[in-house]
Amino acid sequence: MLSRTAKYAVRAVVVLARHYGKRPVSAGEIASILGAPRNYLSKTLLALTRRGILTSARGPGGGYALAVAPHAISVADIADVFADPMPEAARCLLDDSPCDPKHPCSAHRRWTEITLGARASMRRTAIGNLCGETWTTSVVGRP
Amino acid sequence: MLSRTAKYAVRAVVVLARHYGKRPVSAGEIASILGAPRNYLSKTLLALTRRGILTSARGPGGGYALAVAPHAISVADIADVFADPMPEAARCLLDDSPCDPKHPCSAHRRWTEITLGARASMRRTAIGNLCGETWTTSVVGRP
DNA sequence: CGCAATCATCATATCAGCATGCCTAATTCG
DNA sequence: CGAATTAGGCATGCTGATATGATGATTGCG
Repeated sequence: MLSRTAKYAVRAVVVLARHYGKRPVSAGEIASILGAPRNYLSKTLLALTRRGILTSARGPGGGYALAVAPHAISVADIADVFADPMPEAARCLLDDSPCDPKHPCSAHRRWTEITLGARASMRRTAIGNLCGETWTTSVVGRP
Repeated sequence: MLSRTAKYAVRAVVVLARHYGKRPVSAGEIASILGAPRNYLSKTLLALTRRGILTSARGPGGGYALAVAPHAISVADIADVFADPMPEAARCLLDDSPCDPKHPCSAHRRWTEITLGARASMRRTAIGNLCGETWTTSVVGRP
């Protein structure tokens, strides 16, 4: 469903979402929280930064932080960063080459329903919905 | 979504569905139709046979055939053969270890909705729906 | 300034899935 | 029976994802 790298990325963003508004969190801290290899995580954090999902700050007290609010980042946004350049939906189930829209393979309709359905679910799911806080409404008041 | 091996398996089963009721199809024929490596495909066909999805016959004129009708085999049935022993649904998004049902991780509900949704779609999709024939109703009459 | 913290980058090792080839056993046709 | 045909299984190399380690570049702070 998601590559291991993409999972690390989602988990890292969730950690940063929980620190949203506070000081940046260093790669080392995130790695130790997640139990993930530090330098490997560094690469994924770099990719997320380049995509504009995170911001980075060097030097003492530096680290990573969300570039936007937790509810404005979807799981699909993160998955896209580590996805194949050729989208899975284009490749069809019965043929590796992309289906010609005029003459799609006999599995095309069903298969795109499945893959695009999962993709749509990930697009509807925001990081704010995953971190156990009510980011979607108000940060302070929870009855 | 599906491993390459699982895709080969689905394609092979679709080929066999199109020959359903006729003579068995040899591994070599299937491999040449699919453009897949013969010996590698052989392993997947063997696995499908052991799982009871296919039947095999040796000797001249032998080969593989569906053990049941095309509409009785789902894509999920085939995917299961090559899936991890530990189901993807059990592992959660935020933690590799399975979530305790009493205290699931904060992403548990959303994530299981996504993964189980995709899985359910594959379970609802029969091979007969993928091979461009109207197996679901009648074999002979198509207006 | 000079040092320490931290991001950013490169180079390499490890591992699983994928692919290929060859060998053996079983089965069927002539 | 013997040759042809195919299933079943083993050994090996390839490739990309994953993981590890070392090094340079940038920034804040005393």
